[in-house]
Amino acid sequence: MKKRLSISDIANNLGISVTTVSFILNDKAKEKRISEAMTKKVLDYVDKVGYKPNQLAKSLRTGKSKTLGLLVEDISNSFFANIADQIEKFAYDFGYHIVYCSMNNDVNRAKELIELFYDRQIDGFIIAPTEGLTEVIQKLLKNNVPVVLFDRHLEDLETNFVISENHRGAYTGTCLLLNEKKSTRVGLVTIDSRQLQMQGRMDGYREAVESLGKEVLITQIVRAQPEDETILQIRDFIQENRLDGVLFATNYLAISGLKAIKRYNLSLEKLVSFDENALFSLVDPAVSAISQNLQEIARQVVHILIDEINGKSKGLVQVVVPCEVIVR
Amino acid sequence: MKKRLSISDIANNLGISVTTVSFILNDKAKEKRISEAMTKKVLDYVDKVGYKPNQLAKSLRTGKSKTLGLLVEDISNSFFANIADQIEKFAYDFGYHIVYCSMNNDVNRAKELIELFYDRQIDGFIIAPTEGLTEVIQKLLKNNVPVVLFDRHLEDLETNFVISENHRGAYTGTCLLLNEKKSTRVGLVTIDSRQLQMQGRMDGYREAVESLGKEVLITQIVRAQPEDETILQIRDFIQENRLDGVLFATNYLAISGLKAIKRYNLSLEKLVSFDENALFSLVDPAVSAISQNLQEIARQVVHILIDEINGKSKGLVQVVVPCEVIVR
DNA sequence: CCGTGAAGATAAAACCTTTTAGCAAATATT
DNA sequence: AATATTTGCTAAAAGGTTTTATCTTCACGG
Repeated sequence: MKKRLSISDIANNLGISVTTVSFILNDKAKEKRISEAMTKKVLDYVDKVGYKPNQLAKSLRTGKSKTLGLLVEDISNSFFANIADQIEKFAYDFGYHIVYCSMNNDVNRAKELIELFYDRQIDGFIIAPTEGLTEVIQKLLKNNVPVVLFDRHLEDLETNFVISENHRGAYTGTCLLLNEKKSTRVGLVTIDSRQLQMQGRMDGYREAVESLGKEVLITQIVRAQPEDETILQIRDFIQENRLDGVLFATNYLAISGLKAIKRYNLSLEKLVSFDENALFSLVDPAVSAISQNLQEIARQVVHILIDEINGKSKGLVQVVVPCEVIVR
Repeated sequence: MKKRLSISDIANNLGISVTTVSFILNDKAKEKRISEAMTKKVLDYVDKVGYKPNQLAKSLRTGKSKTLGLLVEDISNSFFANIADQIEKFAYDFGYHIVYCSMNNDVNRAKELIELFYDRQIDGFIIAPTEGLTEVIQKLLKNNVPVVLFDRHLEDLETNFVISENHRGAYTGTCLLLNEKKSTRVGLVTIDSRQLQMQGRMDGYREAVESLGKEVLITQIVRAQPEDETILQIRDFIQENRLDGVLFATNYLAISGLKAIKRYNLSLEKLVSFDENALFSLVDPAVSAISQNLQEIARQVVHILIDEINGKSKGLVQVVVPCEVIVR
C-alpha cells in the first residue's frame, strides 16, 4: 500500500544527505569519519521506521546479487534434495540465497538456464554437471564467473570441484560383497555414462574384484529408458550371471534393483549401494550403503564458491571427500 | 572480462536513442510507431552482438523480479523435493525463477526469510506454512504481496491455497484397513500439530472408524524428538492396542513405523500411508499409499500465483485436489 | 496558406543504491 | 600567523533499465 521508504526518504526526513545514510548503513561510519552522534541518530531513525534497503538497487550498483545458482539433474532425487538443503543452510549463513533448477538431462535446457542465471547477475554457480555442459561452463569460466562443480567433474575443464572418494568407496563397498570362496559372484549395476564419478566407482569395483582374481561383471543401464526396462535388465543381469552380490552405483539403481528382486523373487546374499536411503535398512536383504558426506560436501562447495566470489581464492580448489560405509 | 553491453551501447553504436531500442526490445515497436525498417535494424544488431538486458536494472525499474520464493519445512523431505521440482518447471514456463529455503520448524528463521525475500523484491510467495507464521503472512497480505499456501493453510488467514483432499483421502485409506470383523483394530499415527491438513486426515480416519462402530485409536508424535523415540512410541502404540492395521499421516511417520515393525518384529496385516514413496512397494507388508497429485498441486500453485501477480486474479482461489489411492 | 493529426523518433525522469571527489570548518603543525 | 591536516559531511555520477512527455516532420483537408 504505502510506498516503501527509500534511503533518500530517510535522508530528507533527517535533513541530511543520502551519502551519510548510506555510509552509516554500510558500516563505513568510522572509516568515513561520520560522528558518533550522527551515526546513532541515523541508526535509531532507521530502526524506528523499519527501513530496509532495496536489494535490487544495491545489486545493480554493486554488481553483486548475493544469490547463487544451483543446477542439478533432478532436485527430486534424494541425493540432490538433501544436498540442496545443506547448501541452502550454509549459504544462508553468508547472507546468500539460492535459486535452483533441475536440468533433467536436457542439455539445451541446461545451457539456457545457465545463460538465464548469468543474465540475472548470479554471483556464482554450483553445478552437478552432465555431459555436454563443458562448453557452456567453459564460457562461464572465461567470463570469470565463479563456479564449483560437485558430485562429478568434467574432463578438460579446469574448475573447482568437490567430489566423493568414489574409487575408494566402491572398492570398500565391493569388498563387503566379496568372499574368499572362489564361487562368490558379484556384479556392478551402473549407468551408461562417461561421467567421471561413475568411472571412479567402476574402477573401484573392478580393482576389488580383480584383486581376488574373480570375474568382472558389469551392466550399464541406459538413463532415459522407462523403469520397467531397467528392472528387467537388472533381473537378467543377476540371473544370467548367477550373482550372489550386487553393487549399485547409485541410489535409484538400487531401488530399481530391489524392485527387480522383489518382483521376480530373486535371491541374493548381499547388496551394497552408493548413497544412503531410508529404505535400505527396511528391505530384505538389507542394503549396505556407501554414504557420501553430504554435509561436508555442501560445506566445502559453499565455502569455496564464496571465497572465490570474494577474491580470496588461492587457485583451483579440488576436494575429495571420504565416504562412510554403513554395513548392514 | 570485456564489459557487458548495455542498451545505451546498442543505441550509440546504431546512432539512435535508447528509448527506441527499449521499445523495440519490449515488443512495443508497433504500439509506439517505430518503423519496420528501424525495428529490423535494431533486432538484427542486437542478435548479432548477442545483447542481453540486465535483469537487475529491469527489475529495479519495473518493480518485478520475475522470481518466486518457495518456503517449505524441509526441502530434503521427498514430498517437498518432488513438489519443488514440479513448481520449478511450471514457473520456468512463465519465465519465473524460484528461490527456496527450508524453515526447519524454526519460526524465527522463517520470519526472517520471508522478510529477506520481501526485501529482495520477490514477486510472490509459495509457502507450506507452519504454525506461528500467521502474523508474518498476514503482513505480506496487507502489503498486497501475492501469496499461495499449499499442503496446508492457516485458520484466520484469508489466502489462496492449494491442498489435497485430506479428509476424503484419510477416509478412503482407513477403509482399506478396515474389515467387517469386529475384532479388526486400526490406529492412526499422526503428528502433534494443529495444522489443518493433519486435522483433516484425523477426521477422515475417525469418521471411517466410527462408521463401523470401532474404537478410535490415535497416537500423536512430537515433532522435534529423535527418531528412536518416535520408533518406540509407535511400537508401544501398536503393541498396547494390538493393532492389525495402521494409517500413517505422513511419509516420514510411515518410515519410522516400518522401522519399528522391522526392529521389534511386529506383525501387522495392513499399512496405509499418506504420500507415495519408492520404498512402500518393497517392504513387507507393502504399504498402500494415499498419493497426492503433486503435479496438479504444483500446476495450480504456480498458475494462481502468477495470475495474481499479473492482476488477473478473481478474488481468493482455494483449491482442493483429489488424492489417488494406491492399493498394495 | 494554415491548422490538425499522425508518424517516427527522442530527452529526461524515475527506480534506489553506492561511491568518488570535494567542500568547509576545525584542529594541528611549523 | 600562515599553512597543512583532519574531521564531518555532501553533491553528483554511475549502474542499466522503462516510461512519460515532447519534439519534428510530413500529409492532408479546408
